[in-house]
Amino acid sequence: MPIKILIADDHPLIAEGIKNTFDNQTDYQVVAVVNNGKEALEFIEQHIVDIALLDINMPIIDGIECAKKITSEFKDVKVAMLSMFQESSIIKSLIDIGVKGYMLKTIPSDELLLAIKNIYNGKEYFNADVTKALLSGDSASFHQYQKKSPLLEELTSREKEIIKSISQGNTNTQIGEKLFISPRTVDTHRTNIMRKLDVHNVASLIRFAFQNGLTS
Amino acid sequence: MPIKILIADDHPLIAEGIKNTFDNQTDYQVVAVVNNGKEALEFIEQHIVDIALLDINMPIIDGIECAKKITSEFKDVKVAMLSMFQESSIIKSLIDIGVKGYMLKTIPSDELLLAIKNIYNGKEYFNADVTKALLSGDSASFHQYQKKSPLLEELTSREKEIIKSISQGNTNTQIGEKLFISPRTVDTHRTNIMRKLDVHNVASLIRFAFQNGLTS
DNA sequence: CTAAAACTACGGTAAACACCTTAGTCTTTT
DNA sequence: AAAAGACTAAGGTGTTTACCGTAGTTTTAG
Repeated sequence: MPIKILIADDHPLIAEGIKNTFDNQTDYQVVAVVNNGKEALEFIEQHIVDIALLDINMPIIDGIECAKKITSEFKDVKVAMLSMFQESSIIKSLIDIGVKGYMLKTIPSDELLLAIKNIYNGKEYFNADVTKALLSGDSASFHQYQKKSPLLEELTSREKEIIKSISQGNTNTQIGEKLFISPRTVDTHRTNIMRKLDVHNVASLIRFAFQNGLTS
Repeated sequence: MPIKILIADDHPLIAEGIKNTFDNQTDYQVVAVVNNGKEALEFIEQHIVDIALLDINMPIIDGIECAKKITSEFKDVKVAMLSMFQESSIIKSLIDIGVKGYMLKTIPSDELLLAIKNIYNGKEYFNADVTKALLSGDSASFHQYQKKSPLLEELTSREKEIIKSISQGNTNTQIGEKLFISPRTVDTHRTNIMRKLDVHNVASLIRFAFQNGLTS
């Protein structure tokens, strides 16, 4: 009985590459390749899936949102995340959500196969570097993991709108003009966002935006 | 006689996916799959390649650097770039370098096949949205295309070091401490970087860094 | 051995950001 | 109806960034 895998990635080429890796094996069976979180959820509602392999950045419903829904509503499905980036600040919230794995797209095929098998068998797989960052040093990250994740204290839709606009290079004044609100209001939103994310300058803010798919 | 294709991408899964797309066709032949620009150049020196399909973000020698070398030293090889991002500011310099195509990794397989065939036959393929941005409106971008690209007036290694550190969330003072130079010097570098890239705030700077693989 | 480029540094000014507080309006939830 | 949350706005203050110019030292290239 092969492991039933769902792949969700909005990049057809990448999704195909992943699928190809599994197709050459007998123990794995890719039962679906979808392009976004919405399609993933729709498929899981109707079919049996052992492992959902989700890209973090996807349109319509992103990987994190999707993972949240899957782990709460379909407890038989184990979720693993795929990402372009090495970002330990995401991991904390992923662990809280109940995700069983996190791997970069730089992972070699054979390691991916092993990781999926381990996750299927009840283990977890997290990118080595990330694990290291969480467990040793890296100052803030481990500390944040112990208290409640700032990411879970989620951003409101208005705040997401603001952070998106900031990361497009707009100043508070420009954003205010675009959204027909006072630049002071934008500043207030900005402050709240930074408090929630625990970052202290624009650079880190944009960094967060990019690594969480909050860019256009 | 199939079209001989070299694929350069540091993500094995993605490279495999692309290769797979071509392997199912008779008119195309993937002659090499390499992980970085250096390996791509080494292969091209020794073998016949019609099309080099390069990822923009690669370690050791990145896609842009690699494209530059190929178009100047191996004029028989046509270069097409693959990118995760939709960034018209890169395109301008790519065109200047002599790249024949630019496509996002969201491209469907059949369109990729067609694009490669067209490029092989002397045409060009540029992502539709990018072309639109270049040709109509988008204020600055077309203007910049006419004068020399700011990206070509390249960043020095020290400047790359600085921009990397900025995008990690460090302030000028922090960077100064880390590199044992005055924060004023960091500011000077910063000013020079922004002039070269024609951006005017941290947000746009980080955006550039992320879209050009200048992050850690 | 020059000339060019890179790296270093500072003075000065205006704008933007970071952070704090308070507070009114509106909508949603209990 | 009251509480909670979201969105709006502003006062105030210190820091950082953005952009000018100038200029010395070191490294690299012709």
